[in-house]
Amino acid sequence: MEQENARRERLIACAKREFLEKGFAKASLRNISKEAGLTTGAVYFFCKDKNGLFGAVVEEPLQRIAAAISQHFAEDLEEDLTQFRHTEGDHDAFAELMIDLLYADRDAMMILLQKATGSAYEDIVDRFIGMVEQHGLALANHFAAAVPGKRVNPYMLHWLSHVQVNAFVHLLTHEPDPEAARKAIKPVMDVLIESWMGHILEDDS
Amino acid sequence: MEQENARRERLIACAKREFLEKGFAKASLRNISKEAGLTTGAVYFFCKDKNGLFGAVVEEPLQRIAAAISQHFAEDLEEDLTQFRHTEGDHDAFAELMIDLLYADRDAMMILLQKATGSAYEDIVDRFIGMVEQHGLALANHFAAAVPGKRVNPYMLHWLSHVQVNAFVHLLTHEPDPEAARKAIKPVMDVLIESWMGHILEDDS
Amino acid sequence: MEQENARRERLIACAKREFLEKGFAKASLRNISKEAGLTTGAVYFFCKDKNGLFGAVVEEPLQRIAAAISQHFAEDLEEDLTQFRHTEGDHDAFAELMIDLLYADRDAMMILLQKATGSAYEDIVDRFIGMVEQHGLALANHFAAAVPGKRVNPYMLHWLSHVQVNAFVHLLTHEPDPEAARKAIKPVMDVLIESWMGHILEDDS
Amino acid sequence: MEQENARRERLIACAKREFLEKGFAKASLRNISKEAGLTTGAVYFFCKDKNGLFGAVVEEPLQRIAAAISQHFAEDLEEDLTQFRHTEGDHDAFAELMIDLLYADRDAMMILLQKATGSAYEDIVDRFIGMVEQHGLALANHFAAAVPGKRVNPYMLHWLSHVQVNAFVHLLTHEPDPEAARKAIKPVMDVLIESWMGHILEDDS
DNA sequence: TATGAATGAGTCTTCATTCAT
DNA sequence: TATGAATGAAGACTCATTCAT
Repeated sequence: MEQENARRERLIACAKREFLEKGFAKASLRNISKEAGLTTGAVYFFCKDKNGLFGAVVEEPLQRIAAAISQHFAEDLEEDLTQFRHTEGDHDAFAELMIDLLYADRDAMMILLQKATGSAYEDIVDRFIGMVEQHGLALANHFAAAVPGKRVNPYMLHWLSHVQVNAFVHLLTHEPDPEAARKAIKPVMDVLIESWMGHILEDDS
Repeated sequence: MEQENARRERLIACAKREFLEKGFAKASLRNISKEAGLTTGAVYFFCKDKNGLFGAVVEEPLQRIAAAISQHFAEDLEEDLTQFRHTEGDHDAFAELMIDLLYADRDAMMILLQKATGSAYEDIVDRFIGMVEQHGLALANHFAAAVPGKRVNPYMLHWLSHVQVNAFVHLLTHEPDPEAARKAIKPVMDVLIESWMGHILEDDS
Repeated sequence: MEQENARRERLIACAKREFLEKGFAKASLRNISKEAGLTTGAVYFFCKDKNGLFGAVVEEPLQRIAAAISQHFAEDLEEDLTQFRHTEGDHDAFAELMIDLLYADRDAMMILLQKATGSAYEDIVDRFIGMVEQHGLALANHFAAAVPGKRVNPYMLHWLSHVQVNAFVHLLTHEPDPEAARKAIKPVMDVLIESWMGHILEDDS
Repeated sequence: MEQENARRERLIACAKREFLEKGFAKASLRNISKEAGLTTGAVYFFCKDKNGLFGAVVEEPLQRIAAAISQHFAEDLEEDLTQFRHTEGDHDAFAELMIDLLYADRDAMMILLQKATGSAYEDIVDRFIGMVEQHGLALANHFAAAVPGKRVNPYMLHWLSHVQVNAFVHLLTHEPDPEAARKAIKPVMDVLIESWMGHILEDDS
């Protein structure tokens, strides 16, 4: 007799492998269940459907990281708007937290961020970018108010938000070792901050 | 009787629409041929197969842009290694050239860069990044040789190449108007150059 | 701890809803048990199988109505064959009895008469028609014996039996209110009797 | 080499057999194509989908009969409203026309009228009833206007329309021989007309 | 008494591709 | 030069049913 849930976990583990290898759209439920030693129907006992199976792989790590981001943005905004000064350390600490969360289940994260095309999560990166952009806009407006003759450059806000989010995706994808990732992220953060401080505003036409 | 090639061109035009809308993987040859008023078999007469049809849509613009990049890199390297001085104008001129080429057939370019998953071109962006990285490495080595106590940071080289290429993809995708694109690219280039100059090297061990 | 039978009754109530909505064939045991807060297996504990569950919903009202019909036919035949005279009131009283029985559990009746396709009861309407036809034949033979130059028209017997039974099915389906049904059935009965009396016999060829 | 269209026709013939035997919902495309010596995919070359295949079986006979009904109703209304007199012969002629059309492709008709549950045609009988009811209402209103103290009984209109349509369905189903059907329909029509004339009106409140 | 995990055969449908004509 | 008929394998998904516990 098997351990409780052993089969379910085997199924999800196999799903993870298949999604990682082929992406959501090309992954085959037939394959996944066969690998797990189950029938196709079993998938539908454990999950609602293909999307549900995908969710079973990525939902939990996603929740953790989304919560961390929300919280950080809330705190960051409060601090920043009152003191208008964030220390470098803040960003580094946040970056390390992100890396911890991303690498806690690296496969799931890579699936979520890179292999979700066709699934209900296919726009997850854009949603993150949206969050970053919204937060960045608040910051940038505050910033602009203090610098006469300047205003927010909306395209740069857009693009830099995009670059920020993808900086983490790129790191996750290209650096398997979390230690190395923690090292590599530092100069990346420097670039991100410098670029933002230096170019988020443009001359008032 | 129809013009020679008239059918072929209609087929390719319809393929472009379908690929743009659904991406390579989800595009249906049935749909495409029906739209073009032809039969499925016709695709296999005019092109080799689905990938061949995709190629017929993107190959020519791709060649033009690849050639431009190669040439630019060749010239840039020569200049740079001899004079160690590139004027700002150089980069802006190149960026404008890129934009002209990208927007000359924007749909095809978007297909190539964003809708190629599943096709023989699915790693085209990575191939561009590879070219940029290789060129960047030559430059960076030269640079490092002139700055004692510093060496090339390989991860930054990687990532910055990635960011450079994707800066153009992002612009192409988010800015439909080529005039606006030409304006928007300037501060982007500034960020790219500053970041590269400021962070491509790291402290020697 | 639940009341004995409480679960069983909840299960049957949910089955009734599902059968009414989707019919036997398209009803899903999964749905039904989920609605009832039970597992699929429970169905097989309480009932034999899908057909058994269907039976649990319809069997009792069916028995009541079948018994009433049998009894009525037995009495009717006896009276008729001896007296050759039934008063109009007889038919009306029977029709009202039918309506009472049909509307006593209207949902179950509608399921039985209209949603049984695929189940063991799918020919229930035909079985009723058979009973009516058999009874009608006895009556008609008796009638024919008294009218020289005439004989029973078998097709009319067939069809009128069909119409009689379906008159009740139609009423049940189209008139939710039992009071209104009791009113509406009167002219229907008149048509039925007139048609039968006027056309059940044909000229002896 | 096969005759042109031979395969298509074989497919449709097999579909007809399967639909007649099992009804739309339970018919299996696998079975049908296997019987026809084709693959499942072939169905989708010839037709859009399962409903399309069903349509290929029933659409043409349906069109013919629907057209005949429309035309008859148009003519009948015109005559009737001006002369208020339809001769018996009219109805018999129409009934015979109906029988000719119904028996011209009896299997297709039976499928359409009795085996369409689950298909796009599942309410075809109700649509016919609706047409008859609408036409009957015009007639009955005209009738009521000429008879003081009477008004149309809407439930009887409803039910008699239902009976009229199903009289043909019943005949089609129970009488395989068209000659016999032509004979059997006469007293049925008499019943229908008598019942309508005698009971379509009720006492004014 | 009732569960819940699992089956396995089935459903319709889609698709790129082929090839005789 | 181009067609159009047909393939065959795969796709996701549903379902009534079973059985050890």
